[in-house]
Amino acid sequence: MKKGGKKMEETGEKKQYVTIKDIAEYVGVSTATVSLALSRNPRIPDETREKIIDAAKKLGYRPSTLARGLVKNKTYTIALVIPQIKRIFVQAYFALSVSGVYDELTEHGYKLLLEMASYEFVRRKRYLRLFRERSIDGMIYIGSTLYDTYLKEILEEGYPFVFVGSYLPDIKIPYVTGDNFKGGYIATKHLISCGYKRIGLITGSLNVVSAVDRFKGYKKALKENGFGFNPKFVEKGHFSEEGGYEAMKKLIKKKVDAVFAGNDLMAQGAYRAIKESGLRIPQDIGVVGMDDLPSASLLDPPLTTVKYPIYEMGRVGVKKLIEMSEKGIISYFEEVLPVKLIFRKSTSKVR
Amino acid sequence: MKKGGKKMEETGEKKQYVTIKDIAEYVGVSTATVSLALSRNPRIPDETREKIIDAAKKLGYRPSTLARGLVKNKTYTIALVIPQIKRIFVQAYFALSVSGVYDELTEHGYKLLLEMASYEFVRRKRYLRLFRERSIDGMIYIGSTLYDTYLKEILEEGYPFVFVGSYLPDIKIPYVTGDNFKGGYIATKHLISCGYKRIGLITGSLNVVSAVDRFKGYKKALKENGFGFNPKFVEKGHFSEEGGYEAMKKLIKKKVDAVFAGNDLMAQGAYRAIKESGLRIPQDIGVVGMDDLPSASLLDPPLTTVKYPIYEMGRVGVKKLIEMSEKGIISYFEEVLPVKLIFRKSTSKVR
DNA sequence: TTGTAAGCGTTATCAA
DNA sequence: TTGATAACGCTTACAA
Repeated sequence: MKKGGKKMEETGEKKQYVTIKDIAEYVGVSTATVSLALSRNPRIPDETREKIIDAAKKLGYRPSTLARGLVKNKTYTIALVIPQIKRIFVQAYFALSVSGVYDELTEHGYKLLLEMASYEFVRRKRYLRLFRERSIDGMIYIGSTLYDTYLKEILEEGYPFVFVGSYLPDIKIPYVTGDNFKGGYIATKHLISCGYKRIGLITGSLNVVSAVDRFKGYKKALKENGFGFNPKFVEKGHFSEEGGYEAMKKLIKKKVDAVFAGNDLMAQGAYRAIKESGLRIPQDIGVVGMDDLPSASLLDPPLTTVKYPIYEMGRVGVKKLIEMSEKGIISYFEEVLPVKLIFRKSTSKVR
Repeated sequence: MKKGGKKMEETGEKKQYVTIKDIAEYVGVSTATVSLALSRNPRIPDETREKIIDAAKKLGYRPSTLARGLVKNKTYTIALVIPQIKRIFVQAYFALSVSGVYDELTEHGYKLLLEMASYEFVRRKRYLRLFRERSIDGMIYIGSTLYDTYLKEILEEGYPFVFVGSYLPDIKIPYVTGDNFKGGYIATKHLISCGYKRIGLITGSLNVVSAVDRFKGYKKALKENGFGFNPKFVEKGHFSEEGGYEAMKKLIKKKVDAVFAGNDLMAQGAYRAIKESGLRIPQDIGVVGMDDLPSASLLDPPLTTVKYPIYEMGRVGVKKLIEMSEKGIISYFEEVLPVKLIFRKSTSKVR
């Protein structure tokens, strides 16, 4: 078949979309000119450009992301991987991270592919497949556990990847988190400075690194202030309301007069246990949470907690990821965002 | 430049991916044969097919979704639109729907693009853009309100679209929901048959159709059983725990002896109000919720509620959507999944 | 200033 | 049974 000229124009019965070719014909220029004009290339004079842009608008042209992606070898979509959502206790936490990720992506013109870290996801190596099939430009993983070491494969193959809200000790995968250690530290120190003496800890599952670091901060604050660390004062709450409740019941028996709950949800459970025992917050037992979820200020009494920058982490993670992807260089970094104490009514000076 | 032969083989410094061309060269066949063999076309003899598949494996071949999408004019991804997640009170509800959608999509080999129905989403008509730019094959919208009528544009342009968990009265957009009317009906009837006499309703915001239908079911059950409908016994709870709490406080003043809460979260809020007033569930006040979230059975006492098929709706919606997309025919349907009463401890025979 | 044509990685239509 | 090659819709190097 000859090039140029008109080829099979009569068979175009059900052309589906407006393409640059249509615009080119309409305006009477070549597709190259259209492409250049549409991407605001300065070598196309204003007049031509305007004409082309007008035509594009009039015809309702929208570029094919597929075609563009094919030539540019970019998809402008990144995958967000979250733990299996059905099993997630702390949904508010994830809702907030997802928002941060989504907002930042959208501002950069990127799309968000959602993935769950299911058994199949791991076993079938979907985390690699998505890259290899050129479905994504990068990946964000929220809320990994210490077992997720297989993820290092992604960086080994040279794909952009960053953790948000967690990291893997000893494995150099870039991450952005909040300062968990400092959070545990200032929460505990606050309780100490209020005058509480027997300070318990309700910790999340210790297979997630943020819980471990919050724990460490708690310990450090105790030791630094001449309090011995008493392992009996530590109970696991598994990040859930129910877990916090059960843990607090045990701590009450051990006569703690204050507790640092590893997240707001467990603090809420602790509230329930404390109230059921007829004790008062903060007079009999002081409570500090962590995260500062929207619900924290609605509790009765409003919860003193450590603001953890969940939303911000998502944004920063995406910014860094896009940078990596667009520069084409995979670099390691550790970004630790600050936390701060939000003083409300669940703690107060005592004695 | 001549066709065939070797073209610029020496410039291939940084070839990024293995393509069918690589396989073709490796095996010594044409790319056409490779493509056919890989798609298990029967006209390629077993032996050749095996050789090609082995080579593909050895070379680590993965097809480019971009290239495939371009020729097939399909992306194998669908967009899931949810209300702005930060503002969502009922996160467990959405977590469950998203799971259903994700699981079904994954089983069909589809990917999930997450979108938030933000102001920008609407204003910039992202819901159309995604189709026009060929980023998606179809769209699912979860939790729409009665104001979302602009969405009919999507079907008008001939793109596959379905609502999950809601619908627009008078607008023919296909949907799958649970039976909200029946849910309200059996919940109320259950309270009546327990012997409760003054049955209140805590309703969600009436700009979402599921709340309206649950309300209607409540009314119908009352009337059918010789109870007058008393508008004073209806309070708005806005779907949230806090809203349920406030609404219940008002209803207690009005001396209701039972309440149907339009969802489990508001029921939980009602619990709080009831307990604070020193009343007992179910002896003084019977409570029925709706949804049957995982938390419902954990409440004290375990909540009698109506199971709403949230997860299943997501799956069915996707199944229907993919069908539409693959058959290429846009059809209207109304799929209403059954609900059922889950009898637990927050209701019992009285008097 | 604009046009031609190669190329991105597939699928699919012919012919051989 | 297999191979050329057009086509998908775009970008871009090179020519004109």
